[in-house]
Amino acid sequence: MSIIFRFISKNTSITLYGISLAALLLLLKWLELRFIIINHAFEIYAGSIAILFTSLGIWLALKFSKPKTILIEKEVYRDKPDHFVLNKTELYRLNISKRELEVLQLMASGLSNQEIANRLFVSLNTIKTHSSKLFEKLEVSRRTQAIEVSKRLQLIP
Amino acid sequence: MSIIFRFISKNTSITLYGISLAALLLLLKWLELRFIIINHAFEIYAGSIAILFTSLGIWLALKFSKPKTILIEKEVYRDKPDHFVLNKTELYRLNISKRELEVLQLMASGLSNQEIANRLFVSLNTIKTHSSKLFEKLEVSRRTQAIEVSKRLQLIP
DNA sequence: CCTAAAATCATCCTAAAGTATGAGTGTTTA
DNA sequence: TAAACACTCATACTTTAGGATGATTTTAGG
Repeated sequence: MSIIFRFISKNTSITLYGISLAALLLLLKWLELRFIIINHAFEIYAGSIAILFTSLGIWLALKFSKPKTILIEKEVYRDKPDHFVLNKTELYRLNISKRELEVLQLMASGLSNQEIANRLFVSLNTIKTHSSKLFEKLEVSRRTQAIEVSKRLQLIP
Repeated sequence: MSIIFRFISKNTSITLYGISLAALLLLLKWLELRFIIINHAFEIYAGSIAILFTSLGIWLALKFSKPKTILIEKEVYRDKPDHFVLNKTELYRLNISKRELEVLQLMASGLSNQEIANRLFVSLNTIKTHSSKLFEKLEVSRRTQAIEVSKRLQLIP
């Protein structure tokens, strides 16, 4: 007995459909009787069936039609990984040397020429020469401009 | 005449439905005749109607029902666009004025004090005063340091 | 090995940046 | 309304940056 119940609860649609059919058959039999009595209720009968089965069709279609799936792309922004990659192409194009790049980096970190000189164990004049050549190559005339430009060209972070 | 054609072409569904109904009525009349001759074709008749109108219902439902939709959200990972947002907290904490921030921005873009002065229609001395106070607040002593620090604090892009 | 580029350093000079101090003028606020 | 603050400007001075030029020493590449 429990098997039947389980079947019903698992297949509600099929069960309902079955019950509907059974009810319809009863209705048919009943209408058959009525037919004998009221002979010209024929059109009413046909119409009833039409309405009923149209409804059934609609119900079936709505019940078992495949749902359309719509894919929505949700943008999840990921923090841009700020690992710096040096633009070697630009570096080569501008013909900037290793030492010059080194000076440029220290410059951008806010050091004065004297501080850079101390850091690299060279004289102040050397740093001046480096920075002068650097400015020529970057086509600027001040260290702040050099920093701005070289950051844009990804020569420094 | 062309009006009718236009109506048909514009309302294909309705027209088809109308034609279907007309055809059905003809069928009914024909079956009515057959009914007199073959008395027990009745069940076949009812069944036919049932099948036909079930189909009709299904067709109607599929045609006119709102499509069932299932929304599937897909997460698309994308690099965060690097639009700059000013760190107002730091700005307030360091007590940096509007004008000072303005000068800082122009400084970072590589302009000289004189150029900043021209840009803001004030004297060179005014810019010097602004930058001096700025350096105090940022606890630096050079414009390159000021740029470096303020970029880190997100006071400038 | 030889040369061109890179790196080093110097000197002289000018320009720009930065410090210190004082002061006038608005605007805001307790 | 007076104090506080932001903005302005000036003068005087020091420090740093930058330009021009020339020279020496490494270093890397043909």
